[in-house]
Amino acid sequence: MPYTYDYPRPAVSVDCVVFGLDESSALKVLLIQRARAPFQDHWALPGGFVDMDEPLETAALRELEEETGMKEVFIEQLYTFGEPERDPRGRVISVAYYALVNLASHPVQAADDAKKVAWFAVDRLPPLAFDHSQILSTALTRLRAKVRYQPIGFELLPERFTLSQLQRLYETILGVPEPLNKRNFRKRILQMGVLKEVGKQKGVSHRPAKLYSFDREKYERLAREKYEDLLRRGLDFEI
Amino acid sequence: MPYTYDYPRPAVSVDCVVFGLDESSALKVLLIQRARAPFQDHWALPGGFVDMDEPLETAALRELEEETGMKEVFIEQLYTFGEPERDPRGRVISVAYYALVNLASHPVQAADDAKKVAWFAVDRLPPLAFDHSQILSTALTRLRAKVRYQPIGFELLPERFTLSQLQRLYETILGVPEPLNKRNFRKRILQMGVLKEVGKQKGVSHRPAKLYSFDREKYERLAREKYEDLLRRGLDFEI
DNA sequence: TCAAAAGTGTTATCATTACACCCATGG
DNA sequence: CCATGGGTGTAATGATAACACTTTTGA
Repeated sequence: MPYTYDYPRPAVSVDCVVFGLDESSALKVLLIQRARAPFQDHWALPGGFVDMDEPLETAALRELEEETGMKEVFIEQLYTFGEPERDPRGRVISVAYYALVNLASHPVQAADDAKKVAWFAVDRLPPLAFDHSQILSTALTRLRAKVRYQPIGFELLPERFTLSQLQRLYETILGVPEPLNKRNFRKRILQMGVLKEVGKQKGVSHRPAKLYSFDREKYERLAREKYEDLLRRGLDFEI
Repeated sequence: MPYTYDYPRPAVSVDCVVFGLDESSALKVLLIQRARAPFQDHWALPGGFVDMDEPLETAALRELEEETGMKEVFIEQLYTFGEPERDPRGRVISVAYYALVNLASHPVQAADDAKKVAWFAVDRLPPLAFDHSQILSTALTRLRAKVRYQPIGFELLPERFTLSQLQRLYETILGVPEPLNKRNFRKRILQMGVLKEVGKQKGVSHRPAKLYSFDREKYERLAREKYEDLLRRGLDFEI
């Protein structure tokens, strides 16, 4: 049964950029292989059309689960892409979301419009459908900017992690040319006081590292205090 | 002539949050009074429906000019609002944009669907149509966050300004409870090296202030250098 | 006892804070 | 000559960067 309007309307879709870290600390992104035209067999971001009565975020989570099986993900809106020619089927405006997940604890499986699902290293991507490489690069830029002033990186790590893992995470996301100074990295991160010790590595053939977890409550508290400070002291005007 | 689709489609609109600073350094936002239902006579953000073949940003600029006469504005995408019930006419997804302008150099005049146009102080707003107060508060939050790490504030000031004006600007945007320390504000802002002296005040009945303007090129250069540094040094992990 | 990571001490430097004070102008 | 904002000087404090070094484990 057809739907009729006085003026033409664009279609509205959602797309999800899901980042994960693999065992070797490489930054990966979740892609699906399209089962249908257009761009049949091309790799693309998981996504699809928004239903008439569902919120955008719900649509993004639904499509992600339908196509990849991934659920219980914390997503955040990234940007809306609406160039008239971005989709060969006609005007499609796409609201993009992004997420960070611990790769190991979020198994995936292709379903629905997806022929396959796979994690790709962000620096070795296949050609992508539509304007998805642009969406992905916007997401990467956002991730790099955000990781600098919010502790979002912890989402990518397991619950308990070592400082070396954390350091490699930062090196990976920022794409630094050479490793950061270990001593200084540790001093800074520990001095912030948002990590708590939760044990020790076992069975490694070198000195076992202390394990830490992110203390979310403490972080929230400190962030509030720091904000008060800013109001008092004024700007923090960083270039 | 009607348009027919196999599946229902939402309508897509754009809305603009335009901020300005008035003579007394109060932060203002540009609103229109709606000429038609729904929310006839209510105040709202300038905006309207996206044409089928125009980019989103073009639509935002077009609607802004049609309704308020304002043009040559630098806008940036803010967020997309798509709750199913946000518009009584049916499903309308709105892509919001925001802008900072020097109020004095952007005269406005109501036209089209707008009965009136006016600048309102952000802390003394009338009731707004749709979910526009939510959009506005998202824009304010973004503005406050962004002003801390990017020199966007300069857009709000005249080409040449005094350090006192700049300080009041920061105090206004951040909404600080008491004035910032003058000495320290000046040291920090000058030490960044992105301001250039361009003259002196005249005809004021006190010591005339030096006038400065923002050195965009120097800023770009410093920002690049700083980014290199970050890559070398690693995180700047602020709470 | 060796390799491989984990983890620490220390110093020079630089930015930030908190104060109190001087300067130039028009009325 | 004074009211009004504009514009310094400086010492104590704290964070950062750049070093080279010690410790703990399994093989």
